[in-house]
Amino acid sequence: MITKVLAAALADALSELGIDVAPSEIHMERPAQREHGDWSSNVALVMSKQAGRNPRELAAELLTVLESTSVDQIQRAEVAGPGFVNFHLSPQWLHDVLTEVISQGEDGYARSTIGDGQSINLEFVSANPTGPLHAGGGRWGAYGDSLARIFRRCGYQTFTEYYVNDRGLQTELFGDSLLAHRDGTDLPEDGYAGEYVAEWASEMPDDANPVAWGCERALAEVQQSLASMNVTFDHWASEKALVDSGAMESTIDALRAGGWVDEHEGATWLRTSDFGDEKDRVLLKSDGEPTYFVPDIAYHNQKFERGNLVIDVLGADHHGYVPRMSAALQMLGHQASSYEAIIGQNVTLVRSGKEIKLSKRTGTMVEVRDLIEAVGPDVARFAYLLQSIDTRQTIDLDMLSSQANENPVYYVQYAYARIASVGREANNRGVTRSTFNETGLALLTHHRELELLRALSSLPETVEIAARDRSPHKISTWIREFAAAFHGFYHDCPVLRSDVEPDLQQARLWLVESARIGFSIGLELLGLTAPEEM
RNA sequence: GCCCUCGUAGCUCAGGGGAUAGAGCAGUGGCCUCCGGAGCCAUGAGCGCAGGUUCGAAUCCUGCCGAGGGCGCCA
Repeated sequence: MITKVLAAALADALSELGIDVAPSEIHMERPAQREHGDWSSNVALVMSKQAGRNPRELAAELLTVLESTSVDQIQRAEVAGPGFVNFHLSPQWLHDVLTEVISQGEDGYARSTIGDGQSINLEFVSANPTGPLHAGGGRWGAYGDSLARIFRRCGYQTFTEYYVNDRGLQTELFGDSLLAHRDGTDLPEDGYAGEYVAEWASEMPDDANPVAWGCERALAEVQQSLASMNVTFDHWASEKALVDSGAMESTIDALRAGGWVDEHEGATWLRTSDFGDEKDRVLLKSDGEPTYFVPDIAYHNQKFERGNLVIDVLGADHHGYVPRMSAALQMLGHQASSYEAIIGQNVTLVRSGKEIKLSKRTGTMVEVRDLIEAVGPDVARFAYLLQSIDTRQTIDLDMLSSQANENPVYYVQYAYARIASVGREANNRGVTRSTFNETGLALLTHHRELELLRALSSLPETVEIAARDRSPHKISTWIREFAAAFHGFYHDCPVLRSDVEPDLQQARLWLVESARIGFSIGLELLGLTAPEEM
C-alpha cells in the first residue's frame, strides 16, 4: 500500500538526518484540500522538538533527502503550512488500488487481520419477551448486527447473542395480563395493557401456560421483526434454561469462595464497591429470593465460554448497571478489559412534530415492525445506521414515510443498480470485458475516475476504524461518499457510448467492476440489499 | 445533590489533535441527440459559553449553561 511506501521513505530520510523513527509511527493522512496533495505527513511537526529544529526547516531537509531516494509514484513533494510534507502522486497509485480491488475481489478487499486470533461475544437487543419490539429497539438490532459483520471482516471470531429474560417478575405479570384479557378479569397492578396483549390473549390455547406461551409468542414476534431487517443471532440465550441448570447457585458459591459476599440487614450482598461500584449490591433479598443481578452474572460469566471479549450493547438507561457487572466478573477471575459495555443513546420517535413516549405496559408504542412495513427494511435499517450510537437519534416517522423515495439508502442502492445496468447494457451491445492484465489503466485520468478510486482506496482503513471505534455508521458515511463519487463519474464519464475509445472503455468497465465490489462490501457490512434494479 | 451521555447550518447529522469545519433535507438557479434524471452542477448560513494543555483544539482537560438518562432488597 502506498502509505507504507511513503512512510518507509520518510523513515529512511529521517534516519539519514540522524532521527530514528519506526515507519509504523509515521502517520500518513489525506489532506482535506486536494491542493494539498494526495497524502500528507506531519512527522516534521511531531519530531521537531526531538530534532531541535523548527518544523518547516526539518521538513525542507527531509525533502532534500527524499529527492535522492525518490519513490516512483511521487510526482512532487512540498513543505506546506506549519511544516506538513505533502505528496502529490501520479495517478498510478490509484490504478494500483484498482488492481488490488480486482485481484482481491469482494471477499478479500478491505478484509483486515487486526482481529485474527481473537474472539468477541456480542450481546444486543435482549428486550424482554413481553411484547413486540418497539421502534427504538430496532436501533440496537441494526447496530449490533452491523458491528458483528464489521468485526468478522476484521478477523474477529464473532458470536452474537440475544439474552431472553423468560422468567421472573415481568414475564409473570405479562402472563397474568394475558390471562386477565382472555378471561375478562381485572388486569393485575402494573399489568400490560397494550392492544397486542388482547390480540395475543385471544390466540392463546386454553391449556397453555400463559408465561411460557406468552414469552414464546413475543419472542417469535421479535425474531421475525429483526429478521425482516436482516438482523439475526447466533444464539438466543434463555434465562430460564440457565437458572434451571443451577447456574445461580454455582455463581453465588464461586463469589462466596472468593470472599466477596457479605450478609447484613437480613440480605446477602456482593461487595462490588471494592471494584469501583458506587455501592454494594444485593444478591439475595431478605426473603431469600435472588435479585435479577444473580442470573445476569451467571449469564455473563458463561458468555466467556463463547468469546474472550464480552461486549454488551446497552441503552443509556442501563449504563448504571455496568460497574456492578464489571465488578462481579472481575471477582470471578476475568480481566477488567475483557468486558466492555457499549452505551447507546435512545431513539426519540416523532410523529406530527410530537414525541411519542414508548411504553409496553400502557400500550403507547410504535413497533419496529410498523416502521419496517411503512418504509421498507432497507430504509429503516439505514436510518438507524446513519448516525453514531452516541447520538440521541430522532426519527421522524412522517418525514421518513413522506421522503421514503429520497432516502439516502436509495442514493447508494441506485449507484449499485446503475452498475448492474451497465452490465446489462454491455450485454445488449455485445461488449465484453477483456483480460484485466491487458487493460490500459493509465487511460483513467479523468478527475471523476480518480475520485472514485480515491474513495475506494479508503474502504480498508474505514473498516478497521469502524471496528476499533465500534462505529458502523462510519461505513454508512463512507458508502454515501462513495456513491457520490460514483454518480459523479457516471454523469461525466460514459462507458458504453459509441464515442468512447475501446481501450478507455475497457479501463472504465474494470473501474465500474471495482466500484461494484466496493458497494457490495459496504452494503453487506451494513446488512442492506444490493439491488440489480430499482 | 452525585454519576453517565450529548450540545456543529433553518432541520437531521458527519467530522481518527492538523491546513479554508462537511453532507443530506428544506430554498434558489442551471443540466437529458446513445450506458437509468431515484442523477449531476452552482448558491446562503454554523462548532452553547469561559478558561487551560499544545507548534496547532469542533476534537483532549476543568468550570458554567442547556438537553436526555441513571442513582431500589424493580428488571
